[in-house]
Amino acid sequence: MEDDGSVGRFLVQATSEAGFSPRLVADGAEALRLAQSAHFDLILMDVMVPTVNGFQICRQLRDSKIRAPILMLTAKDLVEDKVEGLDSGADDYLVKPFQVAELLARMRALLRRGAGVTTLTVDDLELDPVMHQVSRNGTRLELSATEYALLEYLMKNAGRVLTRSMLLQHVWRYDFDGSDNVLDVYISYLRKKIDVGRSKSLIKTERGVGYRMGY
Amino acid sequence: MEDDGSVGRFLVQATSEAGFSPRLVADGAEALRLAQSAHFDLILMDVMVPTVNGFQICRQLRDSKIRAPILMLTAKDLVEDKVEGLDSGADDYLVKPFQVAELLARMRALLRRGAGVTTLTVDDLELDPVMHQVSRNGTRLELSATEYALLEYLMKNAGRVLTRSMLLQHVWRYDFDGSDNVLDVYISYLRKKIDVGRSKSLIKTERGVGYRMGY
DNA sequence: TTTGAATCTGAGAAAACTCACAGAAGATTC
DNA sequence: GAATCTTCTGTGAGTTTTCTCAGATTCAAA
Repeated sequence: MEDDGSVGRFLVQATSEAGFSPRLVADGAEALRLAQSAHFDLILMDVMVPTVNGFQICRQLRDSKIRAPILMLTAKDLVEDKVEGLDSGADDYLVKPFQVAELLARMRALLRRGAGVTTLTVDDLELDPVMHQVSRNGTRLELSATEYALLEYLMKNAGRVLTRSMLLQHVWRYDFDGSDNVLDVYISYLRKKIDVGRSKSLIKTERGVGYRMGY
Repeated sequence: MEDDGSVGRFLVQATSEAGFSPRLVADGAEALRLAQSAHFDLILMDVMVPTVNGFQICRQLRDSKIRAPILMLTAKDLVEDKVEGLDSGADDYLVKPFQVAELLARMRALLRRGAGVTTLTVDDLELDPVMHQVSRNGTRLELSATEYALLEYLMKNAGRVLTRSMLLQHVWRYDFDGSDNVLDVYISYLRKKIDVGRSKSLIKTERGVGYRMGY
């Protein structure tokens, strides 16, 4: 684990209390040395580390065959940063300031899965499976459990047509009997929540087939 | 797809509901014949098929250059069977009894994996089975569900003549009675949409036989 | 060239599909 | 135990899709 000054010490305390055994290092060079000398389950790294660029350290870690999931912390919320972060080998990305609870949840998710980007994005809609939260342009949307499950499935398959029976089976585990309009109702609920002020719905109807998210 | 009796019919129903268009055949010989006469995305095969050994049929399919992923179903859980199954050219292996959800997941995984070429192209016409989209020179065409199903089948078998009964069975699942005009109507619908500004239709009529896409 | 069968296509009826709304039933919270 | 939220069902309107029918056209064989 590496970070600067007070934030670093704060994180050491927070993660310790959550049951982790963190090691704090001062800069990228030290991080590399430590990571090569011992196994770590997870690497938490601030992009704004002293001396070197965080993305470079990330690449160097990957180049030296260190496969532990890397969670990047950054103050920036720029798309290009996100892209560069992920391209350089990071597994997830967290923008400061953040809630400790979210940090811990993401750490656990990374440890559980080993890897993978945690948030799904379509247009200005963002879904965070770990936190079970959906936001549009930063403002949170309140969804019920079923609405959330449906949206998550749609977003995981953004651009792809999901048939009515696929959706029913996945979200409701139904014996599909073809006369069910629960799905229609929930699509309508979702649209009411995610499409306010949009000219076209993010959820497109493919008549006779099913629905498609985006595109 | 091939299997015996009730299990076969059950699988036909389950996969239909999940959005597939299954064809059930009685034995290995019929499977071979059908697979050679038209393209299939995936072959589901019970090792315990009538008459011949399932592994043999698998080899014959591969020998006759059929590359569709093969998913083998078997009652046995023996390692040597698994090895023989995979050696004979199967791509995956599922032991009975199994959950339908798992079967569908494995089918989707095989389709995803084998999807080296995701889009079908004939002339300037492009069809993307995953996205369920058809475009001509980049502009999208709006097709109804039946129109799409028909076009997809034609494009998957581009250059091959598809008989009227094959088309009717695949798209409509009809008891073909020889007097049916629905096919003609839909061919006409398709031509209207995909042939605008073309001197010759992409869909050729093979009088007395059926239709052929391109070439 | 004629003839009969096959194919094409326009029109319209029937069926299917989607959506919106209202409200019942069930779960949860206070 | 009342109020609220969530889930699901039922209904009907509006629209699209599907299919049938019938007449026109094309094709190939005689």
